[in-house]
Amino acid sequence: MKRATLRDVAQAVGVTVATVSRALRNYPDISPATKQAVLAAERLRYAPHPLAVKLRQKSCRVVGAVVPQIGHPFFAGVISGIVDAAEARGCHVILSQSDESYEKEIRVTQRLRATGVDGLLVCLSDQTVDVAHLRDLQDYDLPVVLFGKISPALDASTVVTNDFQGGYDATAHLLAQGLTRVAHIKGAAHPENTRQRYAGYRAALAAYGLPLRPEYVAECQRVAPAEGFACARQLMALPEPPQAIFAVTDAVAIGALAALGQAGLRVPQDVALVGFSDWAVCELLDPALSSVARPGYEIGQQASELLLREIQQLRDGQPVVHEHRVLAATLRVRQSSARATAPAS
Amino acid sequence: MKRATLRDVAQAVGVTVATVSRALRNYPDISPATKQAVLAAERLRYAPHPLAVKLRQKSCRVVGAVVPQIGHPFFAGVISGIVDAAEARGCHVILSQSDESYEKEIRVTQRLRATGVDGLLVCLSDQTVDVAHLRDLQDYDLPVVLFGKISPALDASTVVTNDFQGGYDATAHLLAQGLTRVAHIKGAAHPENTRQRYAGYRAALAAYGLPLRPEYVAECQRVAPAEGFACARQLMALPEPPQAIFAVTDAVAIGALAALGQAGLRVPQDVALVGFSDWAVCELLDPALSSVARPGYEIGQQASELLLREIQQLRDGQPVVHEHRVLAATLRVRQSSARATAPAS
DNA sequence: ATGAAAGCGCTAACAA
DNA sequence: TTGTTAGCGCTTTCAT
Repeated sequence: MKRATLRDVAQAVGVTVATVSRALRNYPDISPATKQAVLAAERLRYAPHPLAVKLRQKSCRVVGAVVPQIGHPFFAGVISGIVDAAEARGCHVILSQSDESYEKEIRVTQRLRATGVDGLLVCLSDQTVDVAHLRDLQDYDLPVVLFGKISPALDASTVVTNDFQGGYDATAHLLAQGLTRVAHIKGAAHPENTRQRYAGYRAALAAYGLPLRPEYVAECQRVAPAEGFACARQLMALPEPPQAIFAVTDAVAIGALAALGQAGLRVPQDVALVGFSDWAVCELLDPALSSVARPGYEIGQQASELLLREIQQLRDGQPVVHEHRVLAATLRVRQSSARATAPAS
Repeated sequence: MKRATLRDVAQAVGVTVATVSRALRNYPDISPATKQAVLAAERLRYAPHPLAVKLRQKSCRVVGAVVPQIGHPFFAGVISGIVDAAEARGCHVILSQSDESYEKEIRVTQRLRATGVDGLLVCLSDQTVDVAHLRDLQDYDLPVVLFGKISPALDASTVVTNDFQGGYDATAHLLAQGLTRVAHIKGAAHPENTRQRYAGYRAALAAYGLPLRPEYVAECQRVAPAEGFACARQLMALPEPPQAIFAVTDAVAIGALAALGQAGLRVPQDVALVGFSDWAVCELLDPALSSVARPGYEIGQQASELLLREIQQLRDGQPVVHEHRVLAATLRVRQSSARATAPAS
């Protein structure tokens, strides 16, 4: 069925398009009579043409969002937050993924600009170092907000998890139970967040007056169960094995859990265990896995809000203020790290 | 920095906008000289205004996608497929979620129409029965493609998983190992897909010449681990307990796994177990859980392709052909259902 | 090979 | 209170 335009309605009512437009947008100076007439005609088959309106207003009320992987559970949560916050303010979200590829990140950001968005939300790919492609967007007067994985090289608002505090809390929780031999399975050096978790681990040890024992720090390159398995086995083979393990990731913790089980060690009685990310499976495992939850949904929400605020500021000709938010990670204590009795050191 | 328009370039080069437009779009009749001049000026600061182009072409190369929950792992996979397929054909995807609410589904579909999309991909909410809101979209010449949860009440293309075949394969796999006492933990009656899995179970029994034993069919209302736990316990308390269980969902299977473990039963030696959905955790569990994988990514891809094809057909004035695709589910056999030896019945 | 002009559908300043 | 007019930035006949 063919859609009606303003002109169709105008002809039907016997006025000009301007009048119809005004009637529809509730302008003050409009006679009740014509308003009635317009409304009557309008209900039949009229809807404003979105593109025409947007061209006129020079704003499309759409933002672009780029994540490394849409399917990753963390990003799925972030996207949910982005969409909810954007829709709450009358905007829509176009979604793209970079597949953790620098080249694709460049491609999709360019294409988002070309398709017409009012701003972009970007989580940098692991490969990304140079951010010239994002600076290019800013040159086009498109605000960019970074979240998750960010870069100090870009002058933009950012929203991230407090991985340091998460690592600190996880470790301190173990130490607070009187355990002194607490090990850490850390991730590779590169992604900043795993480094922060390790830093939090060290800070907690220091806060409890304990030295960092290098043999208690195992490292895995890929944060996968197989590597967690190997690291845990290695740790438990030490002459003085740890009483607890803080793993950089749930995947790693799950691998460690398997290794401990195979070694005939009980969790948490023999070894307490804490993971990171709080995957949905944590509470389904046996024993349920303690973990540090990353506020994915909130990160998405706040990034969305910051971006929309900047877009508004740009439209209003106000100065655009950047903001850097660091959201708390939340330790969720479950069976795997909750000892019935806190043994003496 | 202010963006350049066609007119800016035209003035700089000393020609009209029409010429610039033609030069940029590689029209045949254009002198090499002016083309050079235009290209030189263009590289400085010109990018076509997306909204102006779209208004002119009367097509925005954007589709809307509505899922019940963005954060759900199955939909995250679907979305990934939708986005990849759309981008492969030069389109973008605006994402929305209905939160499994009929009212919100109506709201977001209306808003997607109002914001301007060329078509919609929709997975109906569990609450949705009436599809007038989608028919309304079709009345606006917007093609709609349904995926995942569909409705026969709407005349539209559909893409779904073959849950029946998945249920059949899971059950047959257990029966093929010589087990005869195979139980099923089914879901509530409403969602069509859980009913199909149950139907597949019954068909497999029949194919192996076995009767349906009602006491071997347990039912849970919500597909959650706690209910799986209870159902498994109930099944194993039978005078003649089953040798295998096919659970309607991984969550249910995980609960069952816990129940079997607590009862001191070994999996798969005492009881074999198969779930459905193939969550990422399946291979992390101990024993690794066999499960039937739903082709989420492919569903998204194909739905996207069908929609874009219909949009194209509509533009070309060709008749729009609807298509109904049923994608195979894939049984992934892991430890939990792989007996070393197939015992006699 | 290029220019002039119409128009996509809408909004808004200015007139009347 | 309503009509007139002038765009938004682009594409595409139709002339030249």
